[in-house]
Amino acid sequence: MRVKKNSSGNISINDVARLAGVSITTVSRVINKILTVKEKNRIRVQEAVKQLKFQPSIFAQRLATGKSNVVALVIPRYEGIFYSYYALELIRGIGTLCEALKLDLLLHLTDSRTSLNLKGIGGIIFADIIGNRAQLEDALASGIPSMVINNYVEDLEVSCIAIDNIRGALDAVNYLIDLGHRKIGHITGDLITQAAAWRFEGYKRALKKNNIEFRQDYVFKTDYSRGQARLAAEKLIKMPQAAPTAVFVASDSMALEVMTVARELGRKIPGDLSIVGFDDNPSGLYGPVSLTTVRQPLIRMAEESVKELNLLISRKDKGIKVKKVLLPTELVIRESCQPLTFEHIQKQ
Amino acid sequence: MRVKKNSSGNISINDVARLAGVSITTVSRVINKILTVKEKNRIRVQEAVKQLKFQPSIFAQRLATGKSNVVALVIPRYEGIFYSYYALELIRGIGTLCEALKLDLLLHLTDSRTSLNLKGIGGIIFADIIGNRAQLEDALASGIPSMVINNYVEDLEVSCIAIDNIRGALDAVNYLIDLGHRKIGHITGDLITQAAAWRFEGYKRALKKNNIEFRQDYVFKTDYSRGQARLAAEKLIKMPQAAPTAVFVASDSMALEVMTVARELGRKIPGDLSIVGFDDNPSGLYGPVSLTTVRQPLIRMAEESVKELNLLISRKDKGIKVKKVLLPTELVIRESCQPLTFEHIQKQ
DNA sequence: ATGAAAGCGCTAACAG
DNA sequence: CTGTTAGCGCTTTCAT
Repeated sequence: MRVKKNSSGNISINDVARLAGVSITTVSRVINKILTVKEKNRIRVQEAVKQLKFQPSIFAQRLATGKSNVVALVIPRYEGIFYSYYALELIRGIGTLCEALKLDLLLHLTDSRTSLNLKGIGGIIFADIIGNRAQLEDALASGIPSMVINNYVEDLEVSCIAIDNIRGALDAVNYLIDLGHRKIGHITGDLITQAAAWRFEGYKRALKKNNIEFRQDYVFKTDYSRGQARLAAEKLIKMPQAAPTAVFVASDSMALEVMTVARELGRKIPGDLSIVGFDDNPSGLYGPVSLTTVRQPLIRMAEESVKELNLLISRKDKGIKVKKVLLPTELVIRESCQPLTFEHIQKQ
Repeated sequence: MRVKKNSSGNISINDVARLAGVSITTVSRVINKILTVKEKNRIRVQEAVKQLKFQPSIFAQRLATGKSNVVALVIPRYEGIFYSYYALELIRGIGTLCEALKLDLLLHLTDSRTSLNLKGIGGIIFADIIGNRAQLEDALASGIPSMVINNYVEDLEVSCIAIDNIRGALDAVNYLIDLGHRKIGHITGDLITQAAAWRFEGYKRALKKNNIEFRQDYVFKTDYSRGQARLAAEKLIKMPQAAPTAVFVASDSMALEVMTVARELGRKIPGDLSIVGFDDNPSGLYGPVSLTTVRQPLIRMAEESVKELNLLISRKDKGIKVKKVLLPTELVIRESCQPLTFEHIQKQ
């Protein structure tokens, strides 16, 4: 028989029970706030806990209950995701709420190859799906409560919360059209992301609705990086003929780069070129001309996802109520756009 | 006696043992790659595992072994930390290496009030210490292997890896001095962070070594945000008398803002004002004038910390070998600085 | 209201 | 080389 080396390290529920002069069951009841414990005993236990600095072993708890309050946040290890404002904001939102709800937040940076160890995980939040659909499908198959954020997954029975990127882009481009612009360029993000693809889609729809011809040469594809944004901006501005008088850029950080390039090339913002970004990144506020942009409720998306997942985890009946939500964006009008002027038309 | 509802959900080691026709111990041995298992049995077990899609319960494992491969990453929930390039880069580095070493990464965004639940945590990485020293001390007292990064903790018996911010700042300012500048300003980061404080210290030392008078009015304190950088830049550039001809800025994102402001105010970079930043943030590469900056090995710091912690965790003998390392920086000379010119002196 | 005892799934002595 | 068995620390019946 092994000797219990209790002296060595950890104090367990036994020690507390002994000190308080009750059974471990009673201690357990106090820990779990079960009300059927006599006041007197409860106090004795609480004091023993305090005195011994007892913290229950989460492993034992989880083994015994079969429940887990671990939330895994799966972030695709994809370069572009780290260029953006997006990732950090999401981590912050999710992290803060998990802390508040006493959920353990496990971070997984994965690529398409890694397969998640799902054992012992209470729920999963997928921060976008980029090349890791298989992981999502695994999770779903195993019955672990899952959520996808920043990607509206239509063809899978899974709850998701995403930004209405099409609508956001539509609003942005409509605004430009309302200002009189007809030659409107678009600098896309990385089109393997749904967000970028949908923003592009919104751009196209806005043109179509207003009977403006879509021109392939007005579209510049990037990977969201400032470097590619610069290249795109140079090409767009230097177009020999019929250069755009306005541009919708898929992210604020790229839009800022476009502004910089425009100034370097001697163009006035918004005089010569109107710009709308996307994100409402605080950086857009500074600079000589503040950036008109589409605000997306990232923090709200993050928080809602945790709340929803928490519900899914704690729901007893496994009634799989899939809920798909699209969060609205908001056009934030600042200084980087201007109505089409007569000069624009003359230059034509 | 309770009925084992094995049918319901999880397959356990028992099911595998039964299917393979061996004892659970043998299964356990195969799982843990203990070599004393006959080839034939090993294969049978492996097949059973595959067939049943068995994944061992980490909770049971940890409860049984008393070991945990969970690494907690504690990030102070401090606004400034999120302005910066820093946080994401660190998360990325640590996340990637944890994934590779099969460590579970638990993310904790804490403030000074939250007390960590240390139970069941194998090791802790503190990403800077800002108002949460008590948590560090708790962790140390409890004997959990801990590491601090981005903060050189001198007065505590704890391993740490930090950037040599003093040296980095010293190099930056020396470079400016070598170019002939004498009126050198400094825009600090948030001085409650050690990084910002040390950069400030490096600035002061460089002046002193070169017998240049330290002027309080050349120093502008910020919280690392672009907004405050803008304010600082405006004040610095508009100084009525003896405005600095060069400035050392505590972060690249602020340095970029300073550049923008300078241009708005009609100053040439580097003609009228030389600028050195800190971080080697890729954003500094774009823009009309690429930014001279101090590169800090963030990813390396992140990775080293995980490796070191992993060592601490797996070390049998609890010989507490505290190791404090300071990682060197590197001055990256690009285009934002210029020797002091005759014109500068004339304007005086 | 309380406690005894049977698990939760796994590991590690120990005996064979 | 393999199996038996006693825990790991906690929860949860089931009696009392």
